[in-house]
Amino acid sequence: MAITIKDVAREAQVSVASVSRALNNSASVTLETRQQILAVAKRLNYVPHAMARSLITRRTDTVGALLPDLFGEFFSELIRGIDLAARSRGLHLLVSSSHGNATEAAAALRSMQGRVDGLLIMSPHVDDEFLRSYLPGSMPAVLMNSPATSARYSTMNIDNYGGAFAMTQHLIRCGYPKIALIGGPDGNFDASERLRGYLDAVAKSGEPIESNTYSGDFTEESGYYAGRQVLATRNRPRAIFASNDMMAVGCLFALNEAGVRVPEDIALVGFDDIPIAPFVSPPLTTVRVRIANLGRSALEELATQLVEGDTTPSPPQTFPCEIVVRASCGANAFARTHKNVKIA
Amino acid sequence: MAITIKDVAREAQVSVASVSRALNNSASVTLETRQQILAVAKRLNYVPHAMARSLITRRTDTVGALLPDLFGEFFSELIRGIDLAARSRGLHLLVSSSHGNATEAAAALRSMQGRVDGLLIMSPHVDDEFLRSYLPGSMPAVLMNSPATSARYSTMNIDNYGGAFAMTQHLIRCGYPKIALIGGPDGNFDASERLRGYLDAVAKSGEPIESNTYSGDFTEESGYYAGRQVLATRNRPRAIFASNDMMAVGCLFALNEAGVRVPEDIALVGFDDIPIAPFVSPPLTTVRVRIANLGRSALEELATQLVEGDTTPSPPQTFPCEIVVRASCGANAFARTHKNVKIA
DNA sequence: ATCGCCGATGAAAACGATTACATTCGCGCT
DNA sequence: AGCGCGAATGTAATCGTTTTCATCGGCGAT
Repeated sequence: MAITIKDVAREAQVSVASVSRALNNSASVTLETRQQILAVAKRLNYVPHAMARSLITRRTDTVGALLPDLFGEFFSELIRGIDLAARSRGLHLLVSSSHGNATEAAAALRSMQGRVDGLLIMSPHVDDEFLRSYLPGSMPAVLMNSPATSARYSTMNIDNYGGAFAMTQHLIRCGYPKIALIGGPDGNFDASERLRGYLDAVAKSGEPIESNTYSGDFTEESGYYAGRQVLATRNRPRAIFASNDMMAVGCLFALNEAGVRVPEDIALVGFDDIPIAPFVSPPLTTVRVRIANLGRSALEELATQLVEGDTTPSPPQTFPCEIVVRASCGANAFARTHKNVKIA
Repeated sequence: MAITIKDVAREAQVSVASVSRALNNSASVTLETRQQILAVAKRLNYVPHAMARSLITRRTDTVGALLPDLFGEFFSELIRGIDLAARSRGLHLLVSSSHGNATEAAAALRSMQGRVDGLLIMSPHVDDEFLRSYLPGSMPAVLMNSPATSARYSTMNIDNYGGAFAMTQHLIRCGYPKIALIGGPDGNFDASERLRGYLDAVAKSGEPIESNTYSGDFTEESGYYAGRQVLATRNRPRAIFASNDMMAVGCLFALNEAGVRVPEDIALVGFDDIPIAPFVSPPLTTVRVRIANLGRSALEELATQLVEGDTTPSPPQTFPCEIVVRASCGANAFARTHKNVKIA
């Protein structure tokens, strides 16, 4: 049986109250007795029972992360950001990921009840309605990259719109008169924002840019097929903007296969800056997202709400993306003369 | 204030004991009263207070995962496997990752005390000595991919040795007379096992295979430099086995740069089957590791120990790897005629 | 009719901490 | 000397469950 506060109290010949006070250095305890108590606690290797403590303090010092079924690098980076920030705040991290639909997410939410002080939520299945019905009003939460716009919760989004806008602008400045976009899955928030950024950039360019879109679903395979479709068109675009890197890679495959040179014949860019982006050939120009930052900031916002007990959310925040220019857009030389553009 | 069991009891006009019994369908409760209670609980949207419950039951229904600073795909896959298995067992997952050294790991271990029923531990910094001093004897744990061999805990390892052995054998069968290895970081368990597999395969081949090793640290950059070193040697090897894919990619870079053709001039293979492996050119022959499986199995082993209350570990288990033959080893045709080899 | 048994239910202890409140004690002031 | 005050410490209530033990009531057997 583990040792309890009583054991420490007995051994130190004081009351449990004093032990508690000494350990939480609250209220007044003589320096002498405090040291005595700490010594005993250390000697006995006493660790306070977390559950018993949270029963009375009504705090668990734990935050929950509710995540969808994420892939690869994105997931790791997000968790890494959250985890590091949580640890530095003395918070624990309860993870529930891989939720494919709203029902699963709701179940996870429910089972986290009472185990966490607050929640970080990222889920395409979570909208205002969902939150209202499944999340108790008293539970602080921060939404990441969410379509929900509830005024009750802080939201932190990746600036998909801005990133896509900037990248499209970059392609336009490079002088490509016809630019195609390979879209993401229907109903995906990231995908629709990127599409919006692309369309706006084209519309606002003031130049007669031709645009058209091909459908994809963020998989490398769909990028491959989209690439073949592009090649099959009579009047080929001069540049292709794949709305994520995996599709860009698939598309690159299709272009290579057909003997089309990148960027000489067709320029190609992606979005995400996945780890392989620098290693495909030609190295892929893409949009970098600081995912770990998103996770860290979201946690910190939540932590702030927790300590202040103030759940009024700060205004929605968006995380800027940066354009990483490599060879695939055929514009290295050009980029050097422009700001807000990073050359890798 | 949240609803407690007392509220339900009052509303249903029974004692709290009956409510508890009805909800845990333990002991004997009339069908009638049980239904009555369940109805009330549902109506009030009652969720039992997890902390209060675990205070008395001495179970948290939570397992902790102690992980090192992992990168990309590996981390995600591992967590995915663990998470899914945990959810299907009704267990929660408390994650603490990104530990760079033993001190951090020890702190994390300590802070998890009392919040988890058991632990999944993967950490290069954790050895027998560490476990003995920081892990209470009563805490069930499963070690993943660990150098520790404590008889007290189950261990599950990736068969790095077997994978490297098989891959080396594959290269030998392809007829390459001189095969170089790019090693991983010093003291890294995976790296040393892979090295061992390579050396054994060469030694046991019965053929006069020339071997030599170059040093690396699992980063793409180190692969690049190793590649240049290889090229600088007088008597170049005919094949290079990079002990992970990132280094293989870096090495490929160096080879391309020098105009050396892969696999015609030098064959190149890696280890891990990271997501880009199929997309570099030529597509990389490598060793696939089923990481999610490792996570799932580890969790299930732990869960079994938890429900059975029996902490005697099952024998160490190793997770087989499979060779994925793509173009970079120059042996597609050959591989088709051999079993235990997967063609992608 | 009485007894004993058993199934259903309730009362209360227990889990291990925090904390409001009570107590004690020393000390300075009148 | 006695009084009051404040600092240090102790006592006990409390958090929300589970679970042991006691109670109650009905029913079959003698």
